[in-house]
Amino acid sequence: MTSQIVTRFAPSPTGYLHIGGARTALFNWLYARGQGGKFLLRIEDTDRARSTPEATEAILKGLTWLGLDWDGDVVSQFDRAPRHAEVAYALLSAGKAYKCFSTQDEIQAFRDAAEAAKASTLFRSPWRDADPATHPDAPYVIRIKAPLTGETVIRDKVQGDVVIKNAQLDDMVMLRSDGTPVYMLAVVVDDHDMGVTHVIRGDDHLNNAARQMMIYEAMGWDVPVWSHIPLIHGPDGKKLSKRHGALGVEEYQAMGYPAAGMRNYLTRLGWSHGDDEFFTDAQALEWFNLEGIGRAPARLDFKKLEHVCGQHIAAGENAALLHELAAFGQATGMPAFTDLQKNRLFEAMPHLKERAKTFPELLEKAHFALAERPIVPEEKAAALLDDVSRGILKELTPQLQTASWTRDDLETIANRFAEGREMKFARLAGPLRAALAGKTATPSVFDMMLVLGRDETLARLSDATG
RNA sequence: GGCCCGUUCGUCUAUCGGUUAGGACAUCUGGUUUUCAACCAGGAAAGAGGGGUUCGACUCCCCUACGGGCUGCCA
Repeated sequence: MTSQIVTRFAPSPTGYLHIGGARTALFNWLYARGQGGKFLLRIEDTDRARSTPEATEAILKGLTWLGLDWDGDVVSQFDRAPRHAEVAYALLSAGKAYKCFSTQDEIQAFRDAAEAAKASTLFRSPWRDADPATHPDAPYVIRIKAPLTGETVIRDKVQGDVVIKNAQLDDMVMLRSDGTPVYMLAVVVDDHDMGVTHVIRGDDHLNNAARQMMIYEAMGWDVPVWSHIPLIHGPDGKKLSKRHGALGVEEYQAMGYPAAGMRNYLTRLGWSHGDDEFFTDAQALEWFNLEGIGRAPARLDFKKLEHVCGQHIAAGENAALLHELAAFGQATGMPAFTDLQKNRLFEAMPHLKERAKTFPELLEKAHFALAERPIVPEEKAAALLDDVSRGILKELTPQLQTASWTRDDLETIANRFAEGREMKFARLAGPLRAALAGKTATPSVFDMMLVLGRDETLARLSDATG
């Protein structure tokens, strides 16, 4: 049987899920789901001092919002420490690792001296081939016996074959003197035990792959297929930092970008399928592959993100958009929609969704459907409701009272009214819009009237004209 | 310092030795318009620099520059 593809996302819970991590998770998810495989989640919480449950929570929430669901239970790396130690000792008894009694001070002194002498700072432990009989009764770390000669080839699907000379690999520590595993050991053991077949992660781990391969080889385990993807940079090309864009995904959620748009944008950032820019999840799943991943770091472009999001909102299904909008409102602390608001929103959605790129914009355009009488016009709208304009609306009102309230009829009435007074339709539409919505950016006045209904429309006009 | 990775319009990218180097966002011009958004037509805009290889290089090789990463008893 052909083995199933298994990918994983393995964040450290030391902070929020930032955009780069989100994209890494997305690529793993896309690849696994697209190939009918599994997408696992492991929290790398072995650094007890920096790991927090709040961060884990934030990461899980971020992934959930993005729609990236994982298979099985979330694995805690810390919980698996005994198994990691077991592997280290297995390697020790197999003669592929050794106890090193050099103290951190000694090593540091060596490195300082080496640096001063401009020599290699690679530490060569004197204990590598020491006779166990000479071992002192002191704390020790367990180091792997790295190959001294030859080279290690990282067969990377994104970076190609990367050759590292073994001479520059040191006998890395696997188990600390307090018996806890270091990251290099833990990832390898966990990835192996979890059956991970494809590792897709940031290219800051590219060099580490060579070190990790030493463990795979020593244990006789299959090496996963590597894909080291470039990191995302900020709009200025520098590394992401809190100053620009390295926000947690929950902040993107708070800014009102729809998750589908985020997925599309993030997928296209650093990956391509010809010239395709806008695609659905189904298409992304079908098209996503490792070959399409680029090797250069990409920058975040909020303008394009917005554009893509706008397309997703426009293409969204009305009920689903309403649902998402409600969730957005809830996440940002807005009061829940009333039934009346929901009904109006649903009716208005076809007209709203074509004019918004984000949920705040959608809400802004939807104000007419949300607001209660009397409508308080904002400044620019109020300016359109001067005496003359109010007079015009007053004259129009009776004709509306007898309208059949279809779009055609309303349009005919309005146009005839404007023609009769030799005014441009815009002269009428402005005040009408201001009276109905209290805003200057809204859907068509006719669509608003249809959503509001005759009674509400006339009531708002009456409010405005006094 | 050593080693590793990267470099096509402002941005994301296509190209996998032979193209007037294409698309998208942004930008500019014109049009449409009921505000906003959108839409239509058009414009400007790119192979970091230098050497090779080749009949022919954005594409392959080398050097330089610039950017990034690793070099921990961090992850």
